Amino acid sequence: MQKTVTIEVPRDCGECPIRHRAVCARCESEELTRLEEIKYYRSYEAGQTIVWSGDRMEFVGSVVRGVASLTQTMEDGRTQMVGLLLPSDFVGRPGRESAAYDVVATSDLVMCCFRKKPFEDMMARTPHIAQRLLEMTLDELDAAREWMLVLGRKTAREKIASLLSIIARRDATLNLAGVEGPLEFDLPLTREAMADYLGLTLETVSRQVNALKRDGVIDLIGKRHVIVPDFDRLSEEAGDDSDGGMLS
Amino acid sequence: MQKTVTIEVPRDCGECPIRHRAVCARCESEELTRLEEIKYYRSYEAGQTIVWSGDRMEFVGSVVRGVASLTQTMEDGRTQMVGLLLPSDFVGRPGRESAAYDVVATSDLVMCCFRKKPFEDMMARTPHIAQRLLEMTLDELDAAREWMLVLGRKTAREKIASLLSIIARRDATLNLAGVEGPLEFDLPLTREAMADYLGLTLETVSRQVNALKRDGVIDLIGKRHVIVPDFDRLSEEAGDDSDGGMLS
DNA sequence: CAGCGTCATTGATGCAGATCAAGCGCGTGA
DNA sequence: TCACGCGCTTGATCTGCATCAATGACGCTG
Repeated sequence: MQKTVTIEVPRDCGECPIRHRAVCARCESEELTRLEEIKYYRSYEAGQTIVWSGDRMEFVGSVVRGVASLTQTMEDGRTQMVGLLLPSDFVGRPGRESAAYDVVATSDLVMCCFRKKPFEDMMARTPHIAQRLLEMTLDELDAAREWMLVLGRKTAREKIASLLSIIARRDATLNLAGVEGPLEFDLPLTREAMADYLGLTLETVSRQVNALKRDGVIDLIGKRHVIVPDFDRLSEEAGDDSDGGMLS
Repeated sequence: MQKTVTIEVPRDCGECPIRHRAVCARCESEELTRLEEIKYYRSYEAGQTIVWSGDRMEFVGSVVRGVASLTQTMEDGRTQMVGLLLPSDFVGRPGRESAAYDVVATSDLVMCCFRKKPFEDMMARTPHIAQRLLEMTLDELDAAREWMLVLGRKTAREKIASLLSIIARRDATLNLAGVEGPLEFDLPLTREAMADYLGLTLETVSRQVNALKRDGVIDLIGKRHVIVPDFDRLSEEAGDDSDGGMLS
């Protein structure tokens, strides 16, 4: 059912995020080598479902290029995106049999994978990998909870601003640029995907995006390329604590 | 500012949930003993804030009796509860400096605590504790994401039913009773706390709770004691997959 | 370059839940 | 015993977003 292709990538490519985020900091080279041995790459087309909720998930990995999303769907078709996976984000649940939600390629996607069993074995042998994963999972938990505030209490306009702000921030850190001057990025999501993430309809998303443009909070080139002239202004619209300075 | 009292509890009381959930399964008695050494108890009154978002959090622990909640607040006062901590739930973030949200005692509360540093040391020495914590954190992440669906896509009535269903389920497993016949429990939350959890106003909560009562989905004794005559009916109202049987 | 599919915009209308405003029941303390 | 506060209910009204319905803009393919 599922069309996947293993593609060619240099073995020790600097891109592989697992290497950076999960093990690199404290790993002895011996362990790193073992990880390299069980590593492989997969690519997916936009729209493809990578894993269905409830299915056996036989690998863990992380996003190299593109965007994936975690979504939950009710019987009647209402869907809610519960996670947005950008490059360097980790996917999978060591110690779990099956996926708890659908994993969908939102754009064309390349993932760096490890078969689950060998990865778990390695975890058992290498305690600090479990600790690193715990930290990453705590980060995800924080993100999920921040998103609960967005979903539960923010207005449509604030929701849009929050989403743009998050993507802009992620993009800025990826580009290693100091956050100065206007920020630019391509929206990796359709209006519908944005709506699913924000608990809105696509019509409302469209209206509010254009309202933000009208009000000069953002500028749009085409439908997907966003320019943020003043990031603080955007944060303000998102209802975030802007809190420029620290206390005491 | 904070009024806390250390209370008397037998040292190796069977109640301590950390023992059950975090370590008991595979721990050698030696490690268990070390945990006992650094264990202590705290009690709080309903309404007390246990930790403020951003504060240093110098302990981890779990709920023994009562209910605590994790809440986030915007500058203008809008608040969203992002986690509900019932007895046996774990609080705290090993490896983290400060709390990411307010922790509030929603009812009178007893917690079993460990000072953070010794607990972390023990984690470092005892790999499977980190693995157990990872599992628990993944559970929390699943719960948070399920809640995102509730917040983003469910109607007020479905939200109420979802909350009741979760509490009923938790209560049932705590009482170790097979889930048969009518389920009964006390709501450990005010209408306002429910509203904060569900992203609603307290008026809407009140109306919908009474609507569920009118429709015979639940019965109320006083304002807090709930009787669920038919749990499947409640799940249906919550919009959950009821999916009585398994496939294949 | 016509025809189609996908993604996005825009307008008109309706409704679920917020907001505003009383009022009730019950425990508590003077 | 009364008054006060707190948690909750109930009603009237308002509004932000959903819903329904066209239409527009782009890219792809024949």
